[in-house]
Amino acid sequence: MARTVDHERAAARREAIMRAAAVLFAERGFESTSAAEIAKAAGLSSGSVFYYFTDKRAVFRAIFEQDLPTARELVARHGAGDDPVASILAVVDALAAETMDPLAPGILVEVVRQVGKDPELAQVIAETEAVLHEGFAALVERGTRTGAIDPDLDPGETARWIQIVLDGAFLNADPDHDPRPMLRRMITRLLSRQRDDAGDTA
Amino acid sequence: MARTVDHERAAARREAIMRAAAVLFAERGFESTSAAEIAKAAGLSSGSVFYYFTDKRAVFRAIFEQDLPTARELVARHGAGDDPVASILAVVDALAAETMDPLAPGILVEVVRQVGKDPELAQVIAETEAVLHEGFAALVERGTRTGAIDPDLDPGETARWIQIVLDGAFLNADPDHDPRPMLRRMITRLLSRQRDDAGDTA
DNA sequence: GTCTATAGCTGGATAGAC
DNA sequence: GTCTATCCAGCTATAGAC
Repeated sequence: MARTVDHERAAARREAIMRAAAVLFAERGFESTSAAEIAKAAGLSSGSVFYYFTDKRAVFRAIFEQDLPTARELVARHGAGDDPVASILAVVDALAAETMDPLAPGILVEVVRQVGKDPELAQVIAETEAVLHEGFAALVERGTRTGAIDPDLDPGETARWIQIVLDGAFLNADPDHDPRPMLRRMITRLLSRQRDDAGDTA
Repeated sequence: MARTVDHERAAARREAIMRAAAVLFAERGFESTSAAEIAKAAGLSSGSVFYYFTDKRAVFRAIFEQDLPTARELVARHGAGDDPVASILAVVDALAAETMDPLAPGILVEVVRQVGKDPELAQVIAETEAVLHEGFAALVERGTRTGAIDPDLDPGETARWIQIVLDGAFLNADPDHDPRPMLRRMITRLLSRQRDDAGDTA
């Protein structure tokens, strides 16, 4: 039993470091927060960070490794409904909920920055994005076949644009303002068939 | 005349530093590019950067001070047409054109990051954003009165969402892919009055 | 396992030569 | 005005005490 306790304890400390680091990275940025600051915020000493993680980068990566299972679960849960538009909106709503976190813009910006510098992080992020992309694209494709969604839309590109709009919402996140109503309006209308079509799809 | 030449020369060097710095900041980030690297890329020596600019931050700020007059001019040029929707799309098109620059995501991300750290930069960015916001809001307001735009839309919030979608497009900019057709589709439909309205406006 | 101390390095900003 | 040389601060990562 002693071993289990130790493992739990170790896992708890790793978590504490990750949580503290996430806040600091979002507020000050990756390069501007030192390992010592993370350790202090987590209630540990500077050297301990490097006992639990090989690198400062590894701390950053660990924060986002949690998102992959969450994304998979979300896509699985809403992938099977019989109203593709409603399913897409449900996934968007769930993702946009995190927008209310005041740290959202800082974290997003830092991810984009670090993805260009850390190939291993890029891999982690790419997988999560791919899961979401495939989930959206499958729903769009289904909608175009049932006639609920404009058949002129390319499922892949449309899925990408749903993610683009979500990115914009995250970047401009404001805890005092719920973006979901406007997101729903934009996406509903993006998907709908309509007589007076302006702009092309390609 | 000698003085004029010197002034021109000095202005040219300032520009050279700004140009070189913009590329490096976008590619590697603000904190990861040293003053020495900027100087080298601009064909000058390390100390010179601090002759032309008080700070490394000042170099960064200078890059974005150029955008304010550009934004004013853009808004002024399209503010007076008799088709508000077309004017909005024209402004969006003009802004989105810069999306084709491979440095766009890097620059955007770096601005967001640094705005939180440098109040003077925040001021510069806020002014440019405000000019654009007011331009869009005035056009939306006019459109709601003429009936070209859904009167249920709040001009301020709608303007903000046009900027949010643009941010998303910038963040996901890809030199091989023109975002303008899809941007036009999204914004046209966001603005249009429509019978089968889902989501609320507030 | 976790802390303290520190080695080793990098980079912003300056001082003084030219 | 511009360059070279350099000072000093601050950071990552490690080594070794406990």
